[in-house]
Amino acid sequence: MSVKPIKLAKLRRSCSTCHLRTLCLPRSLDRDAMNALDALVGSRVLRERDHLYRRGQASHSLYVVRSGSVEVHIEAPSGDEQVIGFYLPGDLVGLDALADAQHSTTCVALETSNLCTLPYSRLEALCSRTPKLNRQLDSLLARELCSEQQLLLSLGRRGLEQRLAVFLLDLSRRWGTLGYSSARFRLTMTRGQIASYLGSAPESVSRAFSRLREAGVVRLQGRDIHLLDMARLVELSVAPGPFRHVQPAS
Amino acid sequence: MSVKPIKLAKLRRSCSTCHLRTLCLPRSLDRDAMNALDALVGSRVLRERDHLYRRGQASHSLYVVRSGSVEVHIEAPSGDEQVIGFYLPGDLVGLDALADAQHSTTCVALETSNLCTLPYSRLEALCSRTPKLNRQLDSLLARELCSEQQLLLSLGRRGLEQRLAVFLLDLSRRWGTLGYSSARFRLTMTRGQIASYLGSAPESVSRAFSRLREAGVVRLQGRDIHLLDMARLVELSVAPGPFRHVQPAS
DNA sequence: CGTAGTCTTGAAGATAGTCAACCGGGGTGG
DNA sequence: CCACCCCGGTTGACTATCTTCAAGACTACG
Repeated sequence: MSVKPIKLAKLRRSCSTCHLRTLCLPRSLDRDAMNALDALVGSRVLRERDHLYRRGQASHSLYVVRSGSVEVHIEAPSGDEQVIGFYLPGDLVGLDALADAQHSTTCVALETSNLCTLPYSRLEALCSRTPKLNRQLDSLLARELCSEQQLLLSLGRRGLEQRLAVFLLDLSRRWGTLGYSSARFRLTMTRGQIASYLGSAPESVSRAFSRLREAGVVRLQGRDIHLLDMARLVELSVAPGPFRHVQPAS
Repeated sequence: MSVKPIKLAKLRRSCSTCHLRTLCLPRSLDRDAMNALDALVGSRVLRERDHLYRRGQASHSLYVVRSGSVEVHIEAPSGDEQVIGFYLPGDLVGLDALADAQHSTTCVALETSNLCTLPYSRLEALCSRTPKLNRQLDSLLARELCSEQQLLLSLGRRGLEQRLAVFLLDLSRRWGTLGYSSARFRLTMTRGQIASYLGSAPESVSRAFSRLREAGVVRLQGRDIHLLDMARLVELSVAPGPFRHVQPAS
């Protein structure tokens, strides 16, 4: 909110001059470590629908979204797909391959996007020399775990409107962190992708959006969204879902 | 399956003599590293419904389930709970606190359980001296991430019966890995907890069980379950869920 | 043997999935 | 340059599934 919007034109291959540096991996790294990181960072550009990696592919790098946005999904043997996350500038992608050097997910660009690449082998080497970076990585892994848990399981059940509210508030917060408006932004994904992410059908998502619009909670035209009534959104997002499952304290 | 059942009586505080050692953290560690690990492992016993840790609590340790089973859930501000995982012997618990040294989840014993405790501070110190252990930890973190993704999002949608099939097959595989029967085991959690985990209501889970029983897929008495028709279960678990969301290759 | 918590089953109502039609915009090719 | 087409989005109608409320059975435990 008080952060200045990040000017994409000024993003560079060098971490030390990158406007994302306070939000990205090098956060809290000292000068030396950052320079070492710089030395191994590569760059990659994707157009809409280009794949960053596919399920089953051997993994060579971690990635950081520098501009644009990407979608990560898993593919069932039966062929259908399930979106498990949307990633914005500053987000780390590709952690799933840390387990066995092979991607279990597929990553696709939602729009033209720039990414930093961090080759595993060199990153690992640097990590063992730089405990702080190592801990930073662990921390990010754990954070990813938590956010998966929080979101995808807060999204776990309740009505679709409530899940949609959680989803919108999450995006809002993240755009805000990046210095953009948290009240007004563009959804870079289709209704179908949102539906998949929320475990629903495109038509249902469309209907849920319409209800929010009619209730004056959001303003919508196409993929541009304006959050008009944050309070109501928050209220929806924390709405006491049906599932009690309480157990008395010990 | 060909692995011998683990005799709980023979589990010890020493990793090198623990029957879980090939499945647990020390897997693939050499003798020296394992001894070092031994030196920092503590022990803890929980009775049914005892809390291992609670949301918001400062975190001091990672934990490994040695015997028994525990449940991890998140608590919404509104007070309702959502189960996000069940953990069996050999499973690592408490990774969520790696992000900011504070638990974002709550962990409760489902039955009398023994756990190993690994104090962060000493574990970290050992990690920086033992890159292999460090990578092992990272790998486990990533694996946790993957399984969360795979399960909770394969569980993402489709009918409740199909989600239940995925759940049962997951438990079956895990008990099998531990050397127990993968066809016959005891559900250590209530229907309500299963329901919460699957994003449903206890009654619906009960009904889904009944349908599986009537179809001859499982035999049930109370919490003891017998998987009679694995093929059918697998079929259910991979059933082509409704959600297409296909996008043409680039 | 009684009680409390868990599990099952029934019936009614709500939510969301499915099928289908239609609209609108952007890109393509004539 | 314009018309057409394709894809994404919206809306409607119908139906299946799941949630909810309620009652009763079973089990474990005191």
